[in-house]
Amino acid sequence: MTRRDEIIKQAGLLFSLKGYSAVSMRDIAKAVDIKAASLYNHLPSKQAILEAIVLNLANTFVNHIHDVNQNPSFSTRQKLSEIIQQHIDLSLQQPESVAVLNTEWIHLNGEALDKFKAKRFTYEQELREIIKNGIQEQSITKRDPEVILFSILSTLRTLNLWVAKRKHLTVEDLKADLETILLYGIIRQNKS
Amino acid sequence: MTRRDEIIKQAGLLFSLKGYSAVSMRDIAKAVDIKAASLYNHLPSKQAILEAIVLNLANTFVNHIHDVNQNPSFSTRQKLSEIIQQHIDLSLQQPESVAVLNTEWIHLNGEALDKFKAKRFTYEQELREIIKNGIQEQSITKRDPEVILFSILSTLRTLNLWVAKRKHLTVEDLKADLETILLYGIIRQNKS
DNA sequence: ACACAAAACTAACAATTGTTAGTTTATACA
DNA sequence: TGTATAAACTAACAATTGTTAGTTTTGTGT
Repeated sequence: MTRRDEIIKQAGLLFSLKGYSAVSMRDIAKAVDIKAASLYNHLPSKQAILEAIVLNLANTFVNHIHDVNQNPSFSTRQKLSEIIQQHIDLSLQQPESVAVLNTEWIHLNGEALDKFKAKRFTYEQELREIIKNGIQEQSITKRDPEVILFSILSTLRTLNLWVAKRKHLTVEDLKADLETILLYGIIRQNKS
Repeated sequence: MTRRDEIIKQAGLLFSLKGYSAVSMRDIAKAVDIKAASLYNHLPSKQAILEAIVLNLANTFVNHIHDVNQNPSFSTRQKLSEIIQQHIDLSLQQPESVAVLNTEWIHLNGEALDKFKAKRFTYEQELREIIKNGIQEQSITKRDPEVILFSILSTLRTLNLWVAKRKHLTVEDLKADLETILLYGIIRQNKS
């Protein structure tokens, strides 16, 4: 891991804990045990650090959902399963980056902000397509696609806030439960 | 509405748009068309503004779920329905405050931070109880209560991010769809 | 008209901010 | 060994931060 990567990683951790604006370049420097001015040997600005974190992860998400959606061997149900898996994995592997992606993107400016918004829109569009296809082929209930989209996406996007605490469950069990809850709901009908 | 209330309201709007740390007292002052120093005739500090927003709304949520949970005439299903309704209502009526509650509470300090965390824990505990009761009486599927809890709560807590855009749906239809999706899932079984 | 309080103002403070300039140290290759 | 490059350093900058002190304006009741 290069020095630049280390700085970005530490900065991501700090951003996720205190928010972009509340973290100074001196804070970041202290975390990698150098002086603030030395950061500029590796990165052009504070903004560039945020951009690297946000756009990098956004690309990972978009590329994955695109591959999934494009794969003709996947059913709607399988596509959703793959997407859930991806969110669980990334939320466990890089919870700080996910946190930054979720809440600190507002502090992006200009071109980077535009890029982020485009990526986000693309991601939502891919998932929207999967949902609409599902409704059309009658594998998904005929409810408002936007409500379905954001309802599921809200849960997946904020997995990072609680998923690390679930140590009593294996990742497999977590995935199985989450999938059941998201796809089949929680109400048990025809009881007894 | 008192001057203090107006300041808090404008500050909440700014906090929700740019984050607590990125909003200066001069920004807030400009929003109510006075000078920064004049704010201190109405409020003791910037922190106090954040405290007012966060703790006030946290209390609203906790009081409501407590009343719901305590009401013996509600079934598990009805309790969940009431809670969903409350989240929709507040997300529509005061989306900025909900946003601040969700993401800016980290910037609270000392006693106020403790109070917030206690409120949040109480809220989760009330919902946890409803879910566990539901599982016991077999009206809720026997899945990990924590996964059920945070899965639903994630969606409800972030309603503010998208619910305002759904103008093609009445609030009633939105609620009906959201309830169906959260409680009964999206997968249509036994199709055709 | 007068007094009093509420609420605005100006001016300033010490601290912190992101960033730059210029310099020294460490590393790698000829 | 000498040289070039990378990466650290010190020092400083202009701007912005939350907040305070002291003063003036505004509005209300007598």
